[in-house]
Amino acid sequence: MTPALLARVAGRFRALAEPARLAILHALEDGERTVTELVETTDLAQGNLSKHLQQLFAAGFVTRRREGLFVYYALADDDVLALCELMCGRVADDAAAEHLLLAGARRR
Amino acid sequence: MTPALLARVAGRFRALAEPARLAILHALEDGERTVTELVETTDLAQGNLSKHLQQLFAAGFVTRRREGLFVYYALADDDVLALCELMCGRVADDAAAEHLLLAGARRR
DNA sequence: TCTCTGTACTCCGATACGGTAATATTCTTT
DNA sequence: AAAGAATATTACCGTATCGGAGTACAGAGA
Repeated sequence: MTPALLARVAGRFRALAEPARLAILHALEDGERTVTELVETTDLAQGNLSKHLQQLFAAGFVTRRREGLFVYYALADDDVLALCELMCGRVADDAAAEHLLLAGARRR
Repeated sequence: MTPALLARVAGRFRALAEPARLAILHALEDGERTVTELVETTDLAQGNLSKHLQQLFAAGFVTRRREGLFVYYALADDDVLALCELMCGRVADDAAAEHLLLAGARRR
């Protein structure tokens, strides 16, 4: 476990540590999309969205394909989804637990 | 995919987006450790380490157990390791690819 | 070539985060 | 009760990062 490796792994996690970027990945789940399409589905400003796409691309989570004026972005592989699902599972569990707690607190 | 959920997931990823915290998790791989032990194995200052531990605890990645003066931290479950392994796999692949590229470049 | 559309980049202000140093808290021991 | 050890917390500083606005670049068509 060299420091360089840790930094690389941390950098990859950092690329996923942003709601906007997770929303982008989610929007790409069922196929490639152009930047314009993503602007609509994610409600991000174009410039902002583009920056996030660069980061996802740099981290290797998405691929790019130019076709005329448009650029199509797509998920690079299934690992991203696997990571997100693992994380979502934990979050969902916690949310359920919290609801129980809240319900219990309300009952008192 | 509500914004609140995205934020929670992003927050969890953010907890792993730091070399220092990954080093801590790595140090916990083969069993619980006290803060003092972690100070030695991770080379982090005590106050700094404690802050990172709080974040990992808040994110649910580690558990705490007090025993006298000492506090023992441990991995909360296997999901953390699964996440890290997934991420490390990608990084390792990329590193290998880079080495090939470098080797190729050197050869020319 | 000029123009228009889609995408990327740059600059800026605000905010968040990591590291350090100092201090506070908690528990044990005498 | 006092002192000492282990851990947590706070204040502060420097830096990174996000979002917005404007601008630059790339490709298509007249």
